[in-house]
Amino acid sequence: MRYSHKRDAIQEIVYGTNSHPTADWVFQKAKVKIPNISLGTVYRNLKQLDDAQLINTIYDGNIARYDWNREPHDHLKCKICGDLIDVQLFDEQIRNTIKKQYKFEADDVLMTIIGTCHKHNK
Amino acid sequence: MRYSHKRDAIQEIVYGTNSHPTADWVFQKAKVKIPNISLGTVYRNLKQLDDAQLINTIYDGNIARYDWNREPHDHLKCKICGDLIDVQLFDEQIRNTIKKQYKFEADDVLMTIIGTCHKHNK
DNA sequence: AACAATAATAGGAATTATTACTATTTATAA
DNA sequence: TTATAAATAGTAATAATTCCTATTATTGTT
Repeated sequence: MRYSHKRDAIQEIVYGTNSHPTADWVFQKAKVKIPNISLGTVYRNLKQLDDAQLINTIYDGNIARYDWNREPHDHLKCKICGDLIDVQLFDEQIRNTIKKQYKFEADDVLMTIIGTCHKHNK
Repeated sequence: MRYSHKRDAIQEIVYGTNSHPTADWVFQKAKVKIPNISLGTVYRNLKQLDDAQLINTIYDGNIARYDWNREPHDHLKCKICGDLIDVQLFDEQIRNTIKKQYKFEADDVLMTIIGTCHKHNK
């Protein structure tokens, strides 16, 4: 993977937020620094960064979000505001136990809790 | 929700498979019985059946699949053939413990294990 | 059975997220 | 400095899904 100024900027944007941004959000941020960047470039580079294990892709309903956090972790999805919040439900050992619980080669355990986040406490 | 012949057929199709079908798969099956059914009708009715808790919607990457199984359960997603297989990772008690582990009102725990299914054993 | 109210529908247009295509630009190794 | 191939902009294409509207079907009431 050859160096690219734009990929660098895109990586920096994803690393600079905890909001699990969408491709379009990253695109809007990138345009501020690099006005002529195109959405295709953002998608292509996000995919390359994911392939290179520099970021993770998570699917939120039917849209892709990107996460700088490559540690095994889970997400709370708030059904009211849609926010995704990082949570650590299991330690690595429990995660491995789950992987071994079935007769298949398991690579990853994805967990999301659907609920209501603290912002909506009345 | 008023009775509809087509909704009935759509529900029957989802109830008749373990393959977690997509809207388009349901549409193709429905057309055999009801040649003039439209894709919009399939989407609308799948949504209504979900709202009425008669089926569940699960998001597989960025496409929606439908599941007749309303018991709390988890999925193995095979990274080779894409199959989704029902698995029971937790009993209700463990599920409730997870729900209580964080300071939010949790409604549901979604878990998917990414791996390789038995069909690809060499 | 006929009627009225309105939910459900077909068919197609519109939208959204994403990928593909191609001529041009850019990084980098020789 | 130049040759190469990767990266890019800009746009077209695709895929999944939702929206729109005139028509049809269900159902409660006569």
